[in-house]
Amino acid sequence: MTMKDLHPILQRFILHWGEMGTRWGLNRTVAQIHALLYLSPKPLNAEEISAVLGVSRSNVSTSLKELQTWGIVRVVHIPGDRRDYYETISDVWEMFKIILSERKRRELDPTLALLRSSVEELEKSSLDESVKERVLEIADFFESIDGAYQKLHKMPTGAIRRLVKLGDRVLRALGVI
Amino acid sequence: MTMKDLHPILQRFILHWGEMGTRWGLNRTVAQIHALLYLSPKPLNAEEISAVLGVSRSNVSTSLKELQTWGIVRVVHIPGDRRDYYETISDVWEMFKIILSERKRRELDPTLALLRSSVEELEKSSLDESVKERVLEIADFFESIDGAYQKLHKMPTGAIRRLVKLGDRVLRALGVI
DNA sequence: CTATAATTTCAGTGTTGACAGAAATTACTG
DNA sequence: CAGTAATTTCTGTCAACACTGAAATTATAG
Repeated sequence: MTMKDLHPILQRFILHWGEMGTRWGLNRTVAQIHALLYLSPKPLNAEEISAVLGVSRSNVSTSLKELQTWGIVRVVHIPGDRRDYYETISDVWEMFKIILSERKRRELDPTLALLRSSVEELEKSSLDESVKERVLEIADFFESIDGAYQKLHKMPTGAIRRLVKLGDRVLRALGVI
Repeated sequence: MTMKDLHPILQRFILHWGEMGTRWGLNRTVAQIHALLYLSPKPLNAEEISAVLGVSRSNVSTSLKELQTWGIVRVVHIPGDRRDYYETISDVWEMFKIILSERKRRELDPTLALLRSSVEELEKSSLDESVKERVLEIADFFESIDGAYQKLHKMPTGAIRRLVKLGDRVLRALGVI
């Protein structure tokens, strides 16, 4: 079983996902494996993944481990077969909620920490008022985004789906537009 | 003028920004220049930027061009000086709105295009119903995110700020939680 | 307990993207 | 229309990260 045996639509999807993966901060193979598992109607073992994607067995192993630490992929077992089989969680919204939290951890949290400590030191510093102002502004921005994320994170996926799909009418009623 | 002459708070900020830049999909120098300009009370010329950050003049030139194409940095002129001076836009929310649109263009739009064409081809394909289902689900997800982005993008920054800062009470009233 | 299948770790290799410095171009000034 | 300052483009080098294949480890079956 190799890539060529897959339906062209699936091929394109997997290749594209790998390509985009690099832009999303993951590596190509990790993203491709994820795409393959997402599209596969049944769990796959590492050997099969390696064969279909044409990447080394060891690379698959490392990538699967990464996907598992995120909680996006889990191991399942097939009776009478000692190999590990893998599948992704199926709810897309749940999946992206996990991805979002991973990205927040890597892309927001470190900056938030820095800004908080900067703001503390700011008072006892001799910096220009205008410069202090700018640091405070960006700190406030990050705090706001963090706050919005926290609220989002606490919601069940159903609520998130509804929020994301909120219509203009509601936004107007809220007075935000 | 070099990095050492800057207040430690500013040094840390610039270094950190550069480091995070790589995680945000930009390169370190681009992000550092942006941080420096954001913190600087007055516009800077390329030579000054090069000296402070300790990177080559050519690298500064390329990076500034990139920041300009995004519309985050603009050229200003100082009477009696033929050099170009650079400054960032000052409104943080406006700034991140621009950054968000850039990221959407690179990280969402290509996938959205792929999924739309996939969904079209899906009907005349012989794929398993379960597989079709999965493709449709992820396509719907990306369409929803795109829709939410469009609405956000049309709002003035003030409205975005209010939306991001929405309290739990409002969310509950909306029935999303 | 031994043999073998499955998985993981590791060291070397390849690939990609950032960067410096040089060369070229553009834009001023007298 | 020189001559020089400022900026940009280009090419080779370097560093960071992904990947392979081999070796080591772990798990299972007889």
